[in-house]
Amino acid sequence: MSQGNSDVPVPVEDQACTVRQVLDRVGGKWSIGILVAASKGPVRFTELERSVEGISRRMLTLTLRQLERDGLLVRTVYPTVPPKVEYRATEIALELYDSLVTLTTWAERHRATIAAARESYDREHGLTPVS
Amino acid sequence: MSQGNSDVPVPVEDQACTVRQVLDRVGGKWSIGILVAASKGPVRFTELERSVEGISRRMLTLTLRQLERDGLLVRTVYPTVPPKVEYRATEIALELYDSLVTLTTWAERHRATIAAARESYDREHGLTPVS
DNA sequence: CCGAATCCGCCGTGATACTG
DNA sequence: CAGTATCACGGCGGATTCGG
Repeated sequence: MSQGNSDVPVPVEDQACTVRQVLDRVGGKWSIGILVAASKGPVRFTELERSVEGISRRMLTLTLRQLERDGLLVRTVYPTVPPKVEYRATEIALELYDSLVTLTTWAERHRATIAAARESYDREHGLTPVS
Repeated sequence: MSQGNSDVPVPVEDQACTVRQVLDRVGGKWSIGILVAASKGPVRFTELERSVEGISRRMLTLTLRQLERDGLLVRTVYPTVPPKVEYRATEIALELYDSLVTLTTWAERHRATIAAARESYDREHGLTPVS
């Protein structure tokens, strides 16, 4: 009722923008890692802190909030004595993760190619050595 | 010949990292737009400047260099009187764009859902109104 | 026409410490 | 256990200007 614009598909020229929307959403440094961890079932805050290696408490909280806001994660609080909070991936998050696999596949396929391209490029334009 | 490590697939636990590699590569604010424009055939610098709306010369050059370095774009210089440079998407870039369509589809499907989730979230945690 | 160089503001990110 | 608050830093990205 509130929105009825789901029938105005974006023209091809603006697909880039649409992709950017997604990238802006999951493009955070930690979003993917959290999504992956949460996709395997409900997970607690501290578990994530350990699971997603290298993340700080601050960024964990921030990313969690963002993902929750976008409806990619569900936050469940158990008002027990030691507070317990569980995060669970939603349906669309699982679908997203599924989509991400396509990108992973691409990266896998061309990993070596890209690495070679970089080396090649760096050799040529490799910053006139010394000076 | 120089590389033979394409047979060391990344374990599932590190897929997130792999995805991040891709995201870091095409996650730039303008990469997608440029890639989209270049996918339709060779394009000149000035054309891109107009085509990719809102981009500055600096970022166009920077992004172009990065994409060229990763072997996603090919730069061709025509030493004519008014310098002419053309950029062309490579095979893997086209494949990547193809992969990106998957994400686009996801975004399209859940655009409304996510928007609703945000509104809902903002209403609840929407900063205790007034006070 | 194509691009490099410089200056600068913004914000994502990390470290640390405090609360319920 | 599960956050929140504050400070500081680094790099991305924009505007502008100069060079080939």
